[in-house]
Amino acid sequence: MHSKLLDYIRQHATLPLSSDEEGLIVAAFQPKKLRKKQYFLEEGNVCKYVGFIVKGAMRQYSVDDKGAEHIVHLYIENYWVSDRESAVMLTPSKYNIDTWEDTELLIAKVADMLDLIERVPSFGQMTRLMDQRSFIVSQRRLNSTISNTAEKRYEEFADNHPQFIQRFPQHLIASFLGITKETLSRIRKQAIK
Amino acid sequence: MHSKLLDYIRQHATLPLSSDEEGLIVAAFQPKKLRKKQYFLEEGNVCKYVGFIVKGAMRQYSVDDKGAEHIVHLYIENYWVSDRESAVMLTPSKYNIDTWEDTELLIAKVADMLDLIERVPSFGQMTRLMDQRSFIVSQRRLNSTISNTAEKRYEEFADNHPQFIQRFPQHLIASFLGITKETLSRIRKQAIK
DNA sequence: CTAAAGCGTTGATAAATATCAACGCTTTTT
DNA sequence: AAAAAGCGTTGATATTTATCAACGCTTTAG
Repeated sequence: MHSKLLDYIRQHATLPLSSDEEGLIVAAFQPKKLRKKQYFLEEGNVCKYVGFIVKGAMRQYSVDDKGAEHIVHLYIENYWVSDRESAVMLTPSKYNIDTWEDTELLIAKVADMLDLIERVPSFGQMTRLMDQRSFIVSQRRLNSTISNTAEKRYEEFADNHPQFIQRFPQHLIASFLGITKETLSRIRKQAIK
Repeated sequence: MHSKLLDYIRQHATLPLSSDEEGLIVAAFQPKKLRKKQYFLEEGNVCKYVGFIVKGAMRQYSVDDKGAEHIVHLYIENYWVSDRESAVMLTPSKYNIDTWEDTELLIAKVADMLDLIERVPSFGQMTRLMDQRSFIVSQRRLNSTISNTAEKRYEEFADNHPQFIQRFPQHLIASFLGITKETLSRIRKQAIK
């Protein structure tokens, strides 16, 4: 069960991983299964866990004054899931995170993660890389959002993330892109011609 | 000249900073002055330097097919400036970074930064915190962009970043928010009433 | 000192996108 | 098996935002 996580760490660090270190990691991460639609984190709570998705699909979203959901993240296998803002700042989360499919996770307490970062150099390396990548991805998305039309944003997204298109329904993709489901439907209709 | 940087590091790390370590940091960072409108990084080049702004104001922007500029970042004193995507991935940058005012920087080679991260624990701590914060800020901005109207985005921005409003002209703020300068002008007119 | 460029504003119009309502089809629940 | 909920689509319309053009005012450059 933990082997997927250990593989992932090895692939994202240059430093080696001793078997002692592997033990520390395995000890910190517990398997957790969530059925479709179950919450990993609810708005208002402080995010105390970080999860690594072994199998499944999840989403992170905010709910505005009118009750409309806005998808801020979609996650599938090999993604790290948490509300970083809440976990780092120890503030109540503005987001909900739940499962879109039955999902198998490996979860660790945020505090234990910090411990591993100090104790296991390759783990620290991996998380640093993750932090940087998250920022880069977020920047690209932001740049795309302020620079492009809805149509271009969808095309870019579909090109770069075909897995998500297959896995999540259109209305979630639309919300992720910051447009309505009707607009996305029309964009797709255009694209075919 | 370097004291502002050393202070900054101390404030953003829990670990102490020995005088040996201070020496390493000072050695890695060279002062650099840029006159208004000079480039720190030009599109197409790999970002080889990271800068810490001691005094001044800068911007990072992309230029689309039609020659329109889209501001992705505004920077002032105590901000770190670089194209992270280019620096981390070692790919040609899609952005320009230039000065909006005469600016004093402390710059270090990306490679030397990586060295410091390994050698000086508190420096590593500080950069990790910066990475996390950058991501959080980027996430907030993204969430605001997909959830709110232009008007709310401007209000939020003006509330949270009054320094930027004072320091940069409206058309740059507009571009930063992903709207045209005319629209921002009209939003501001409404707001007064 | 004068010309040019930069900046913010306004008006008229066009384009993009949202909203509201309704419909068929499929999947899930009872 | 029937009812309900979820999903994508379409049409009519409203709203938001962009575009284009012009103008005064200020700052910068020659």
